[in-house]
Amino acid sequence: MPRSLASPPQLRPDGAAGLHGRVTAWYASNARDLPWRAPDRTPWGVMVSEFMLQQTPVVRVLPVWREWMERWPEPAGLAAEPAGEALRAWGRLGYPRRALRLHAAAQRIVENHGGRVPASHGDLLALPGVGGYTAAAISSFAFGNPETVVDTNIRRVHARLVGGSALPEPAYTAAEARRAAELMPDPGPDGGALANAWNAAVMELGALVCTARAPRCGECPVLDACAWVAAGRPEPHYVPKGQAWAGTDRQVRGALMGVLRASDDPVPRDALLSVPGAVPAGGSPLPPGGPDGSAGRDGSTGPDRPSWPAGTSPEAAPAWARLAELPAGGEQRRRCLEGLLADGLAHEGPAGVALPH
DNA sequence: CAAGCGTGGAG
DNA sequence: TCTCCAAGCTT
Repeated sequence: MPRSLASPPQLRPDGAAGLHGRVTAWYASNARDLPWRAPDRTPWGVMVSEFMLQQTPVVRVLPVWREWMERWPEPAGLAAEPAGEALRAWGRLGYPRRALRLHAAAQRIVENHGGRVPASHGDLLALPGVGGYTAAAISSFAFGNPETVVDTNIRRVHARLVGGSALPEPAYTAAEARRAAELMPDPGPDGGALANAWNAAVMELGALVCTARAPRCGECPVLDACAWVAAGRPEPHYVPKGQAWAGTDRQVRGALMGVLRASDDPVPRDALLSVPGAVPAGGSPLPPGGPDGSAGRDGSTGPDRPSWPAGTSPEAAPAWARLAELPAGGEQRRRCLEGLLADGLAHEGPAGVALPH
């Protein structure tokens, strides 16, 4: 019975209604001018943005999103392409399986929804790569449905504003979901317009003001109502566990994918697995004259430069250099390559490994 | 359900 | 430099 969490006394006597107007008003004059929020936005554009924004900052998404919209203005356009094209166009946004899932979702939309992004939470949730947040976000932002949207920004704002904590719990709780639902404006005769605005506004507040690291409380429109500030800004009661990176499979997988993205032709498996485990200090990723065609997998062309397969383009050299800095010839390389193949992020044919068809 | 999955800008 | 972490999803 987390009654205290569901109905916080901090909200009395105004109730949440007092917050709705202030936060949405703040949003009206402080929101970033993002293309997927523009009046001419499309449901597909919103959907693409939501996929790209899963764990990736806005500034890095913007240019890629524009390319995607220009190339694939409708789901059908993407659905007609090989999955590898989606992966290549994904560039370095990270978590490339999102591109794979977005591609699969586009195909599903063509097959089951007449090429139109579905509007209902349930239909959206059934699409690959669409979870609770993304389904609610698309339904709300693209179609104006009064869904309760809860992302990491909104969770943090709620935790501080009405929960009095520095950070939300490590895992999303049912009590949080209940509280988020109760904080939603009542869908009135406006058809949920205020609810829709509230979703976007709280999210933006979390992204711009009520940030994780150094919140800019001086700019907060509801500072006087903040339970966390009222409590004297207590420290988090737990230590967020960091994400390891160096030496992880993710690093190796990323480097392997980088090489595949940069290669027009299939890459011999052997090259992927055994490119030198270290780029000698001071060594240039590419010899001054560019690749000379001297393929090698042990750096035998010289101690001061890495090796890559014959025919490697200059554009692909940086990707090979990143891979070359990682341990080679070991179990990890092989395991990671197998993982990419198993995940459908890569495909192996007679000529070698490439992005999937 | 905790763990795994990419990347690079900011503090 | 090094750590943190950003509009999550899947298994």
